[in-house]
Amino acid sequence: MARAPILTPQSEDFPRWYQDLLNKAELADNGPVRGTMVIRPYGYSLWERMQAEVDRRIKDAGAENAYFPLFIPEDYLKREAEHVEGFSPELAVVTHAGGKKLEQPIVVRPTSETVINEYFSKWIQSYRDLPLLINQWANVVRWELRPRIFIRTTEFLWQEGHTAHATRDDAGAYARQILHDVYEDFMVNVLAIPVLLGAKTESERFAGADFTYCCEAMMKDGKALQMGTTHELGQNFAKAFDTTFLDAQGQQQHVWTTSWGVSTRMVGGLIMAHGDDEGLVVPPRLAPIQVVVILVRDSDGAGEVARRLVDELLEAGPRVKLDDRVDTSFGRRATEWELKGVPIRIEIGPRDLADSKATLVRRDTGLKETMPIDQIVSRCGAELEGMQTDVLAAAVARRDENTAEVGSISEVIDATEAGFARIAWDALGPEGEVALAAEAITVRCLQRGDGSVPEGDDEDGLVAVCGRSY
RNA sequence: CGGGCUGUGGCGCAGCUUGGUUAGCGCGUCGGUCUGGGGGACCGAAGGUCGGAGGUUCAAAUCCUCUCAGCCCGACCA
Repeated sequence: MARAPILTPQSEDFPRWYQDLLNKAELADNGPVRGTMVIRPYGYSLWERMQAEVDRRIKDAGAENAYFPLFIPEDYLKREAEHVEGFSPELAVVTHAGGKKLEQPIVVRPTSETVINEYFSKWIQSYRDLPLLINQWANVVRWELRPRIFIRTTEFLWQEGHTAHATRDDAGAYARQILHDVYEDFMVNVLAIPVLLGAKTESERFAGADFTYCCEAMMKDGKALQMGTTHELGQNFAKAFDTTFLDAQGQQQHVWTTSWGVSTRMVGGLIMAHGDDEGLVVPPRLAPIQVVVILVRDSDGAGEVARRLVDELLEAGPRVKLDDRVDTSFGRRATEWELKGVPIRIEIGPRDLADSKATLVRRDTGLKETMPIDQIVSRCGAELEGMQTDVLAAAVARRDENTAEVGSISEVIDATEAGFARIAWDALGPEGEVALAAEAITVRCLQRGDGSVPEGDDEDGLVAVCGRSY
């Protein structure tokens, strides 16, 4: 007799599967105000792991953390014409405070280029002050009409990096360095999500940027998710906020700035890139809990053996949790950890214990193996590494299978039913982009023919990667 | 902002067409007993201004009016 599925199967209704998983894996709830979310402890622990890994890479790239205010004077936003035009539809504006109407409205930051540039102007005097490399971890607000937990919410958490450089080349090089050394490295090697790196077309560019780079990933339903961006802001904000420096020749010049960010959207990407009908699949390097040891029943000394094993595992390195809630049925607990995507589950109970054995189950393959307890620790290490590799390989294969090389707009429309379509940018162009928009298809990014990242959108031989997106 | 729909214990729903005694069901929660290697079984219990206001009526979850909130589909975005 088939057990009723815990989650709506992905093939039946992907959005519903996602919603079911958020609930059953205790990741997040809707907040009381439409578009807001409550991130539950397990969901937040995923974010904390992402923060730790990204933060380390940001610091390796030389940037320092700081904090700027949530509230920004409204007129700051207005100083950069494209910036305010891009963001005004989704601004939350404070008009009353302290029981009075405010003389000047205050906006809740949708991003912090403006306020940060204001302070860059104070801090930067000379070429000796450059580059200035700042990052902040913060919440931002962009009023959303179509919210979706983690993917698109009115308030979300992110890091935003802001840097100022002496030359356009320095700024561009740094934007690309962050793209590769921080974002690509993290997404591929930790999240096990293969990302396409490229440039945004003019229509998809950040409001106020000269040039936008992005990381695009394919979800299991074939749709694209933008997982991160970096921007070359040129001198646009420097001019708006008069951020200047004295160069080595004694000339006043405007600085060249960049900004770059990744957000809690990555949690949604993680869920939709790896999750299956049994629940979440968390790659080991990210997993807040890498190994869960389930004490099936505390008799015949099983509890003692389980606790000793947990200590040995902890000593060997992995992040381990003991589940000794023996008053909850085994099946329920097994299901729970499967929903939460814990990479390895070890079951210890009187049955195997009689032969000094325990059972090890891998989340991605579902394979169960019974083995002597004294082999468990070393096997965990090997299986964690194996799963990290296998999960990435599966995601790469899935993406490649669902990416088509095409030559016409109608082929793009067909191919994006299943995934991505690659077409020569010369054959598509801004006109083709408009035609695709009517079909809810967008150019996710422009790449060079070999898949590398272009340094301008006017290079010859660029390829447009098209898809439907979140 | 235009079009379609829904508000009933914590969650998901039935009941409404054709008003009628104590408003049901599943899941969850709590207590107990037996269980225990894939969402356990049985027994018992708690928990409801039927979104709100007004109206019709002997009588309203049910009919009427107004109102509020939310959801889904069409123009923007990490």
